[in-house]
Amino acid sequence: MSADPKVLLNDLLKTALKSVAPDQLEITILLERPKQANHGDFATNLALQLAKPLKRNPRELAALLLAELPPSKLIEKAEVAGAGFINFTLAAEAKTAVVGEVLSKGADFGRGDRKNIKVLVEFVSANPTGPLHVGHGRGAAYGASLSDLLAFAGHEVSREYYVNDAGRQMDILALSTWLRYLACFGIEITFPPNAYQGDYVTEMGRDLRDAHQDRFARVTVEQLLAGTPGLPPAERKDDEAKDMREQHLDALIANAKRLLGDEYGWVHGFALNEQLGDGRDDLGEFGVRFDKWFSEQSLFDTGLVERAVAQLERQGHIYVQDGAKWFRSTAFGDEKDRVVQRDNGLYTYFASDIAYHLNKYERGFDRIIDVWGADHHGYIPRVKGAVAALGLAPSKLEVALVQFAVLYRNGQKTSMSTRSGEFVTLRELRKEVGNDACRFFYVLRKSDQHLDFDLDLAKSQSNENPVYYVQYAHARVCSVLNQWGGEVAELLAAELALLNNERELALCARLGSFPELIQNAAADHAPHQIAFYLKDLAAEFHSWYNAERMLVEDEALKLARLALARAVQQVLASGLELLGVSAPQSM
RNA sequence: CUGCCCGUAGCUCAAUUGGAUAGAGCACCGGCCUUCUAAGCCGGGGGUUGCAGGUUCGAUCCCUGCCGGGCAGGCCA
Repeated sequence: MSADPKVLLNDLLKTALKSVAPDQLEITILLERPKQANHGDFATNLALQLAKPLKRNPRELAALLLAELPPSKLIEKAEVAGAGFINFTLAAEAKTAVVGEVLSKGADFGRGDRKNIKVLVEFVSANPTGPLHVGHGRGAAYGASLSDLLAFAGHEVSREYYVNDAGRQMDILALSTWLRYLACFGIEITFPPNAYQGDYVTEMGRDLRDAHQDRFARVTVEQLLAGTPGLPPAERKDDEAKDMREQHLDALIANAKRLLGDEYGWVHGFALNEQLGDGRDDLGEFGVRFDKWFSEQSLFDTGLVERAVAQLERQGHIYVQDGAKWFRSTAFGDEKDRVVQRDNGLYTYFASDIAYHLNKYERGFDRIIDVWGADHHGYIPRVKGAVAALGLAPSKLEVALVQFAVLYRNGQKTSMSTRSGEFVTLRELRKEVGNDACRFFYVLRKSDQHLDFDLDLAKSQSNENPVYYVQYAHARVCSVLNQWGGEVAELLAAELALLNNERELALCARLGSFPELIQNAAADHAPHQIAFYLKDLAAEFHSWYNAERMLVEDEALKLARLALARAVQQVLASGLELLGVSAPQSM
């Protein structure tokens, strides 16, 4: 007989089903935990589901099922209720058994069986062109928790960051850095308004000078500006002026490449490594780690981009128009066809992304999860289309969209543009509200919901942040166990039957649902469910803590209650771990 | 104009994937510290789930049409 009451009930119902409706055995028996206490510990709508195919009254069917249900000592009561639900009330020993299970399994309680499923989770993947901002922070917190959650649920998980080290944005960063560097030597032109403005670029310019002195400074202002169209007046916002600024920037980049020659790679690499290292440190402090940093440039270096496009071409999914190569994504449900290779011969970002996904599939993952900002939603059909066109299974690819986090300061939105230099960085946010509160706050709502991050509130009311509520429950258990001073192993022998009041049984039921929570949250890609579970568990613990004493005279009762407290502590710690939040011993 | 996402208590959000009387936290009101941590507990008010239809035993959830908000619609990434 299984220790899990859910498995037991499922078996019993199946037996009853065999005699009541022998031809309906394929039906999945749904067992849920009712919201209302007077509906028992578990409920099933099996009779309601059977009503239609059997064309019979659901309440009658429920009564029949009950009559055929094999007896069990672990069921105290089973009754028909409402429209035809069957409600089960478990015997006390069936409810409290979970405490022993938690104590014996420890940190493994709730861990799913190994499923032999390889999952790749790619997240953050921000351009390494500046500090991570609060929007990236949300993707980082979500992706990290999702990864840990999937792993805990029994999947084999790889965490990956896609480094966009090959595109124009990186060239702009390299140019921006170089211009700041040159300014250190008095070689100064008007800094382009569409280059990277942030102070970190000025700092990189200085660092580059400190590391290499005047090695990259043998140019004149005239050489820099040669052949550039010049900048329109700052007040002009029209499209033509914008175009001119972009052309000016591209001309400057071209000049930089020509003037620096092979040295350009040094400057480019310097800026890339500075920003990548900064992001890695930032995320590391945030408790977010990756198994692999995947370079976009490597896709070109290994010829995979070419191979991917060639394969599409061979299978007739590519045509040439206006000198460019187009992927016929409309054949796969996209709104319009997309360019993969420009008329100037350069591949688009989309082309390297196709190659990247081909690579992901070739590495043999069973499931591939891309965590993207919600502004990329229009991008999904073309990527899935490309995957299908390559003969790969689009169903293996899932895209989790994370809505932006909008930061409020003094009741007003703050800009998060990297270009403007006015963004609030993830690092600043972490410093202000702390890593724990940050991680918890980020996953406290569904990922597809907008997140209003009120900085003033987070600062001024940080003591009321829900994360402390959960951590406090953990610290309280630690404190009680310390005062008791006994060996935790002793608690395995506790007489759990002594846990019999309403609050204690409610806590047991909550603990018992932890494994289901893990499976559901993992299947839904919804780490926020863990945060809500922890809040509920903490609330029930605090309530119990205030109503009953644990360190009582009666030795047996004391051990039983401490065993329950210890089990709560374990599950709180396991849940917090999944969210990347610390479980403090004292507060 | 077209496509995707979202509309739930004054505010920020949940709701066991279609279940029974829609729940928490802030905020507001009233109680509880000589006893294991008051970053806590107990009690109270607060809702036509944007609007109108449809599907069925049953809808916050699924379908259609409106209303309102966000985001996309580059040979940018």
